[in-house]
Amino acid sequence: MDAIDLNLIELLRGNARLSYAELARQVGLSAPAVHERVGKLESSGVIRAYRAEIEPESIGLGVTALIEIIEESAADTDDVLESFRAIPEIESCYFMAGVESFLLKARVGTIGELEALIVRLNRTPGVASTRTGIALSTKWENRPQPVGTPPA
Amino acid sequence: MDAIDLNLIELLRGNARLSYAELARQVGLSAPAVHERVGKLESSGVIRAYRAEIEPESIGLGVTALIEIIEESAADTDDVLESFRAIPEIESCYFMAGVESFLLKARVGTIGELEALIVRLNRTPGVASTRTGIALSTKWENRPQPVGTPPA
DNA sequence: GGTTCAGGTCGATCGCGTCCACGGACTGTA
DNA sequence: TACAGTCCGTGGACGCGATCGACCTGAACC
Repeated sequence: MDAIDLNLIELLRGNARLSYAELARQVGLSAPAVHERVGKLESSGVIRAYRAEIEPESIGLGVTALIEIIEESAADTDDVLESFRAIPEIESCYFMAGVESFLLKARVGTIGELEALIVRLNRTPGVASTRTGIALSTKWENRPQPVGTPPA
Repeated sequence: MDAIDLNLIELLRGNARLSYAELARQVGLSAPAVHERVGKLESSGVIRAYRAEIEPESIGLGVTALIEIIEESAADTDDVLESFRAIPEIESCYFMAGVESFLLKARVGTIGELEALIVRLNRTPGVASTRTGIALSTKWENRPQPVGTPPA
């Protein structure tokens, strides 16, 4: 993981559909060299996926909510997690420090669907209570920050 | 925006580097037809970007925090927003319903950097107070959910 | 019925992806 | 210093994909 790798990562974060030839021009290597480097970044797990970023409203997901979960004291965290994983509306799931064990980001089409989701979460075994905040608008999301120094 | 467009969106959400030829095979059209459809999805803003998803730890961003912001009552929300936009560590920014005006997702390298970020946020004009939660682990993030029915 | 238009296919061309053989720098060993 | 092995790159070759233009088809509208 050297400066060229970081450069490639930054380029692909900005536009995942750049051709290897174009990447090669930008970093000053040949296309096969870039191909091999990117392949290694993928297989080592540094690059997890390439995703198109879609405007949620256009695919009928106009409501964004952030939901904090408080677990029952006796809950099995892994079981709760698996229940959450089965709910497709939950786009992100963070395990948090503090009273609330989880923070979920969910997207649904309507407030009615959000209500159904919250009911479902509250009924999930191991969940003691939930606290939901609705995002009125998403100012930005997953903005890539310039890559700094890799860890020692 | 018909079923084929939704199909293309779903495919590109799963792997943004699929070739047009491959997309064409999957949706049962010719490559030029797919090329034109995807081009229209891009220029109409449905597809916002193509991004490589990077494991944050590998680029030295091991600490994830979610920060709620309470604005001063006299604050100019747009000004506050612009201040936030200038801070690269803030990956996502949601404008929320409720007492806390904003929810920010930030990623930094160390707890020390997080401290510096929180201090900076608290000093930002228009910010009354902050409340920070630290993500001990990210279970998953930006998982694409199956596309449903587009809005009427 | 004729016109127009959107949106598709087909064919051709050019550049890219990808495989392979080769070469230089670096390292550890005698 | 000489040598061998390894890593990481380059250049060439070849088949496939991207992309353009010409043409086709069906639906909507006069």
